[in-house]
Amino acid sequence: MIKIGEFSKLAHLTVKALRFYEKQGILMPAVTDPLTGYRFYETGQLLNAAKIKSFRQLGLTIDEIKVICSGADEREILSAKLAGLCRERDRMDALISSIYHILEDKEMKYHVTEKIIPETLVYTAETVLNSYKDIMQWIPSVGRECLALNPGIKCAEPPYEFCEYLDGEYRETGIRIRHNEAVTATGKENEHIHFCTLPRTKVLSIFHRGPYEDIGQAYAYIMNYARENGYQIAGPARECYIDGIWNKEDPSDWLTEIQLPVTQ
Amino acid sequence: MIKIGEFSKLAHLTVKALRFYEKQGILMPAVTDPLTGYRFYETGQLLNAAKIKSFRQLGLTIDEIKVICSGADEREILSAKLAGLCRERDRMDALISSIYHILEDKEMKYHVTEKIIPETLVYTAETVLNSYKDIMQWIPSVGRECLALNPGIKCAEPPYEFCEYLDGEYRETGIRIRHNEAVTATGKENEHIHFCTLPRTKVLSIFHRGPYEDIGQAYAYIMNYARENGYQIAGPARECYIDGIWNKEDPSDWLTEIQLPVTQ
DNA sequence: TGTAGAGTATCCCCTTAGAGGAGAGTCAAG
DNA sequence: CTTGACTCTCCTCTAAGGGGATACTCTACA
Repeated sequence: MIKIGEFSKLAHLTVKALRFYEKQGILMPAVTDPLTGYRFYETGQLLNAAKIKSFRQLGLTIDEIKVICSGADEREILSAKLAGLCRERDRMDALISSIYHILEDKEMKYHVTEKIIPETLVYTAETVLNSYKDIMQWIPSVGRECLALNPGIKCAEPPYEFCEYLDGEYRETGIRIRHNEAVTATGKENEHIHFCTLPRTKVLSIFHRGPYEDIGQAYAYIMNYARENGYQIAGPARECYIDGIWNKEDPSDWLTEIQLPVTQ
Repeated sequence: MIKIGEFSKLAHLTVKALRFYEKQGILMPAVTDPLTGYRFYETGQLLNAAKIKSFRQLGLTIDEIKVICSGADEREILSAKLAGLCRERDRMDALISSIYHILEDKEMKYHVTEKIIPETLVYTAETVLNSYKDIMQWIPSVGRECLALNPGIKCAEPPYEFCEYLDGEYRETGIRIRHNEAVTATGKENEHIHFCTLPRTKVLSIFHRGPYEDIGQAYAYIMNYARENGYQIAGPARECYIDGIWNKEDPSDWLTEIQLPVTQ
């Protein structure tokens, strides 16, 4: 019969841990003196202590060890733990890749985040424009047309509105563009305007602040980021207009979010 | 000026998180109504919110983000984080390897733990024995000799005593063996008995319960475990006698720990 | 037999990054 | 004016013990 301090040295577990394991019911002292509360252990319990210690070092939680102690199949728990650890490791690899990529970049001007965009009902319209400058005239005209077609239609709150460039490459003219705006209910369609439900999507997001002429850097950055960190691009980027000429005079205050749909 | 709920939707951060970030001083509302306590944000703050969100997704802690917000070198923090994550990943790989190895084993009778044995002062003696059965006579005789040479010498508390088999391979006779016992102070030496300080060592430990004739299984297990999980063996195994004929009659109650010094 | 020092007991607070909920106040629409 | 949606603050909870305060117990020594 040995006291807790000596047992802690033999088992290489702290006294705190031993008391905690007793409270959790996974390692009870052989005897507890009812008068003094002193705990007494036997050398044979070192076997059990080592088992618990080994499970802890393998990353099992106390609850998992409890389950094992209560007679469950160790193999099953360990298999589950193994699968969990593999997922953790993969996630960690992804983080390492991301940080590594960021450190390669000189300026660290952009900050990529992952977001989940839930399923969204939108009205949508496509056109071909001769110049980027025409976009900011075209978008309101689409909105007016939709409103004329569907008086009383309501946009989602907060607004979610974006354009997609449908050409495979950059071009100065003949730009194929699609506009989407989230609404609360579907409505009538015409040859321009259609309603559809965008599925839930994972996107990479970055914000661009400043005039539109600089936005190419942001596109380059996020495309490169996705490529180098193992994302599969799952659709055209969404350009979301947050602040612009309609509410900020100074172009250097304009704010645009680029969302790049990805899988994985 | 937008209220917290709407800002939370735009930034894809929960209201709880936004309030928490304010308390931590890393994302303050543009305005707080002194009467109602309502927080108001501006769209421009989405940029900062995205920065924080991206850092969180990279695994930075709030404290690290605080440091960055207070003007420290991002690059330095990220480099440190990267190094930390790489260490984490390596540790995780080791865990995965260990669990994988354990699952290969049918019985799961043994549980390996890592331990750090601190620097230890011991007296030590070597001999060659004709049979394993002679060990339990020889050890006490060494103890008596040391005590005769150094009356009043004290063993460490709790006791730490072990044998090392110095032959490269298993043999039935002519067994070269060394015995070590931890003591509190150094003393006189003779041709058999020497004092030395064992350096701090990391060991793999397993317990063997039962008679000594079965202990070979335990050796086989721990050697195999070390080999398959990337440990470098750093010396002969230490066989520590915990329970044996001196305090337990039934050989199936005998308890022996095997400690295998390893690096890394 | 008294005492000092070491060991042990219980109890409380602390750690992360928010989540969940209670109870009360605020805002906007009908 | 009411009602429902939003927001506020404050409290507790998480995993696995660590650190510390205070009180009790044990052992050795004078």
